[in-house]
Amino acid sequence: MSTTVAINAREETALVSAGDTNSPCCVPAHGQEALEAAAAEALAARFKALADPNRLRILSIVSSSPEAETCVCDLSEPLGLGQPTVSHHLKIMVEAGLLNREKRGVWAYYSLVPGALDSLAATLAPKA
Amino acid sequence: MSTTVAINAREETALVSAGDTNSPCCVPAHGQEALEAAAAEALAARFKALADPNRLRILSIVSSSPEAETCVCDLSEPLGLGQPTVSHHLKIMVEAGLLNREKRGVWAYYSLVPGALDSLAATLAPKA
DNA sequence: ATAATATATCGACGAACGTCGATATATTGA
DNA sequence: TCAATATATCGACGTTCGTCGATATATTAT
Repeated sequence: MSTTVAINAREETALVSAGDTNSPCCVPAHGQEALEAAAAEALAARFKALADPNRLRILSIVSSSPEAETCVCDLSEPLGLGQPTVSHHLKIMVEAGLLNREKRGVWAYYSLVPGALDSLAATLAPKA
Repeated sequence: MSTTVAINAREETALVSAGDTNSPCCVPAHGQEALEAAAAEALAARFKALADPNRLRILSIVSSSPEAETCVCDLSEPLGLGQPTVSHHLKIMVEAGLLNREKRGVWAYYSLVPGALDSLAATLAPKA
């Protein structure tokens, strides 16, 4: 059964298979469906969280901070963005499962969800 | 000089460093700038190409095809998209450096650019 | 030359996105 | 209790995106 395109990395569907399949041109091998629509939607949602330069910079800053956590006040200035905008980006990444949010006192500290980026990377390069 | 956030994987900037840095909260260590704006823009552009469910399905189909190449006619039907839309998605991924386009006769064959996905994956998980 | 076919490009339209200023909520200190 | 501060949420805006139908381009066969 190696004709299925799904290869699991942390119980999620991989983008590329190790793959050999057989189908002549213009006679698509219907029945395996490649990446399921629902799985594609879920994966795309996570990549969408990475598809903005400011969010990538936020991830970079958060990951390189002392305790690998950052409060909003540290982000607004270096990014040149307003505080509401930064909060908005953070929320998107929390909802995408990339960042954790911990509120201590008046501050909100954000940190990388361990393994989140790795699991996304595994989706792109199943073996490496 | 391990304070720089940049770690190169295939001559491009990684998202997360192996990183330790020193900066007390709310006293951002300006001067290292985390991910440069330009680099972030470039990286985001590539993730943007992955941030659509139909494009992910196209990648999946292309990568699991006989010779790992596919013509447009094979994509339109299984995706349930019009031909112009498929062409549009393919163009985006070619411009993002993810797909190759080779025209043979009337057909256009698309294939994965070797290493493109891996290099993107390396950006997310520098070591693994 | 003409017809048929595969693909690309164009123009339009609605939906989603990034950003902002204004405001609401919550916590701390006087 | 009241003021100050950090963050979240809201509403609005211009821009970008995904999709489509119509059309243009190119290649092959008649």
